[in-house]
Amino acid sequence: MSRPREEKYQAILDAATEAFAEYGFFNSQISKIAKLAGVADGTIYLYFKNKEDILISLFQERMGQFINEIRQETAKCQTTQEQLMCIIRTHLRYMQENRSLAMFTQIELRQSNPDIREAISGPLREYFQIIEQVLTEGVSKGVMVLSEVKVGRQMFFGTLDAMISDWVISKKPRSLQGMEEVVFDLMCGAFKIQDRKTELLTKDTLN
Amino acid sequence: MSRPREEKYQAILDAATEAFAEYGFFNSQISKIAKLAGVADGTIYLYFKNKEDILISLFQERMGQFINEIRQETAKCQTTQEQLMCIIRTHLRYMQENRSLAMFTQIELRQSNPDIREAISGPLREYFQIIEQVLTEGVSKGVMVLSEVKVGRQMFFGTLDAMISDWVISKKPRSLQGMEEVVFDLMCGAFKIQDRKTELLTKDTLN
Amino acid sequence: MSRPREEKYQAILDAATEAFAEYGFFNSQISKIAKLAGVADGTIYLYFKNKEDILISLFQERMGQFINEIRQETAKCQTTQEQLMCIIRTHLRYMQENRSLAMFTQIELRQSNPDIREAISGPLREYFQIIEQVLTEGVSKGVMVLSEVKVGRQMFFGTLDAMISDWVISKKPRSLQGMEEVVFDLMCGAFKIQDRKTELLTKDTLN
Amino acid sequence: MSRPREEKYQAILDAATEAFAEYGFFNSQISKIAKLAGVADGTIYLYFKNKEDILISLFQERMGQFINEIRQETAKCQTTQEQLMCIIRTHLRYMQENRSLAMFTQIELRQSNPDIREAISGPLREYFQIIEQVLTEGVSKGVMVLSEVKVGRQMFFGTLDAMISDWVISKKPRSLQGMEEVVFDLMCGAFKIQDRKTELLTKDTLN
DNA sequence: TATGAATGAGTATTCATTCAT
DNA sequence: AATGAATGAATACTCATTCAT
Repeated sequence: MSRPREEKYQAILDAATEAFAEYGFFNSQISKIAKLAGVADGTIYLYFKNKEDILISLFQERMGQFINEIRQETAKCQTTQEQLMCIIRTHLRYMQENRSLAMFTQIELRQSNPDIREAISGPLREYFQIIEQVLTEGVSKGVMVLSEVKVGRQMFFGTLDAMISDWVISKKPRSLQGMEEVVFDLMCGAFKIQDRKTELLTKDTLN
Repeated sequence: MSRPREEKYQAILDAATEAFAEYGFFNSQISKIAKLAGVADGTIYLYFKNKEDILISLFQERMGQFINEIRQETAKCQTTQEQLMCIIRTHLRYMQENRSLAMFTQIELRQSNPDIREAISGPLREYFQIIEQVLTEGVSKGVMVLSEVKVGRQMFFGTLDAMISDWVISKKPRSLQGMEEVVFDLMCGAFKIQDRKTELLTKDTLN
Repeated sequence: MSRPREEKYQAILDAATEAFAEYGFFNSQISKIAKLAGVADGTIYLYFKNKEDILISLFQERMGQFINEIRQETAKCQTTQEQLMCIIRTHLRYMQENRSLAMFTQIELRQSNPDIREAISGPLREYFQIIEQVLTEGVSKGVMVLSEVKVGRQMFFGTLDAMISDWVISKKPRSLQGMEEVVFDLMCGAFKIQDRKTELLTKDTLN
Repeated sequence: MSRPREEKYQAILDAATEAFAEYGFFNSQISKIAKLAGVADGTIYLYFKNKEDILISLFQERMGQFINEIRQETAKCQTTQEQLMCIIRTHLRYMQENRSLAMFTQIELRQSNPDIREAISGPLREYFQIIEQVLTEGVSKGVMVLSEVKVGRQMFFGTLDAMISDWVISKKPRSLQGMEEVVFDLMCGAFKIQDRKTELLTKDTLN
């Protein structure tokens, strides 16, 4: 946990993120990661148990950071609408800012090695729980309608995931900026949320 | 192209589907696939150029079959609502019936090897186009509202994909049966489609 | 030994000659030879025990033919000079006319598999004996001088072999025609043979 | 380029020389060479690009050494006679001292793989040029007679090559010692060189 | 006889991991 | 702590040979 120790640890994780994103886990040799990180091959084994451990550590660290950010941002929000919009914004922004992580998530998330899958699913489930909590609250507050919270979360997450997937795969990625509103509107419709414009419209109509 | 030739070709593809789904592409040795298919290692190379060729052939064949089924089913449908419901049903059913393919799709879809990704993206794009076409038609018929067709497709596909993803990853997969209605309702809300129940409800309210 | 049997046997040997000469023994697959011969892979095993057997049969057959020709031609000759010239002519001509055999001899003669080497050395030794016999006779007839017959044969054969070697290796082989006289003169000098011109010259001088 | 690095490089080349000479290139497995060299299979690939690279490096290194020795020895000689005798001695001695190289040269020189052949022909051509230069000088100095230098070189080299070939193939190789004089005399006769004994004899006869 | 699909033993090469320095 | 040379297990692919038809 000394300063230089921490620095090298991060350098290796950074190198691994880049390599995994570019070539995938199996095509990223330890020697390639070591060279990218500016350390010797053997040094990696002073910080990580084995190659798999890099992948797991990487995902837990980076995904943990992402979840923290999501938590911090949503904590600032009052309404369910604001919270959903906040998650949409943070998800899309964070993945765009960390293209390597996004690619890596898209690619290795589905990695089939059981050990890896297990290690990865932890942070992901945590994220799912945050989303489901927001949805559950929204329902109990009467702000929205949703018969199956799990399906709601699947739609919410699946939509963002598909967007990032498209963005990652496309060779010349146009920015996803401006799409937040569109997604938000779709979600509001799906969850029968009366967002502000709708509310005003409804009030007008009633009067 | 003789009968037994075709049979062995399929046996190898079946074995590969199973192996790739269970262990992933890189962890599925040719010898493992050969044993599963009940043929000798060398026999595989009478039917496929190399290991990668199995993956590509597999995806194109199976995904093509899936797309054909989607096409056939949606062709029978009249309204946009029916078409959407039809895709939802077929997607969930087909993937459940072909658990291996579902796992494989989830896992290898994001494969990083450029050649593989290219070969895989073809059939997938085809599927995307079918969805987008249904959505575009729905909009032009005035049945639904959608400002960005692409985002609509991302939501539609992403939702189904996330559902299958959950189902695949969960160790004891509960059936997705019964969820079609839930998804359909969410989509109707998102796209502001007046489905029949809603219509009736609306009419009642109006009266 | 039926007619068609013999035809196929020869077709395979011809195909093998071509293949071995072009690609070498190890790089000439049975399937390649079979295709060149216009037969099925399995058919080859009706005529030859295994791949090695093709090589051995090939060399014995072709080399035997060559030796027969050498024998027939030298039998027509009276003097040692004529016999040497005859061997030179036949060796160079035969190898030029059978470029494949020449290449093959050059390449595979030195093949290291002991079995093959043994099988090959037989016909070669036979050729060596013919040469050595001519030399021995020449010496005993007083026509030539040679302290070590074996070295004489090595020189005689080695020279012709090196010529063929150069001719085979060179991409655009100029004909060896006209070189027979040059070689013959060198040999006469080495063996202190008074060839006709020299004899005449000597007689003239003496008179 | 450190000492141990160089040592291992040489150990592998030595092992390869031995293996190639004994079993030929194709029958010498990397694992066999590694075992002979006392290193692990993978270690070989730290020093050589691939199996073919070993063969090429080997020939260039060993043949280069041989040519250097030839050059150094002939440089010490004054007369054409001395130079020819020197090449004969060095050729026979070097090949006898490096039986493996001799076998290897005999065998792989005629290798059919174009890459290998190309790499091998370089050093060999160099040797040919040295011989041809000596012959050309001898002719221009009036010491010897030779209408076609190339054929002269073919005879000179071919003779030595055939001697080594016999020596290599024979199971119980008698020494070639003492044969140098015999060869030299044959060459003198072929090239009409007046060597000392001949000179004296001629003078006596004339007087 | 002839076929050619099927076999499976054999091998060059890679790369995660170790360990002497 | 750091290095990187060395290791050797693992694996895709080839091809001589067989055998049911």
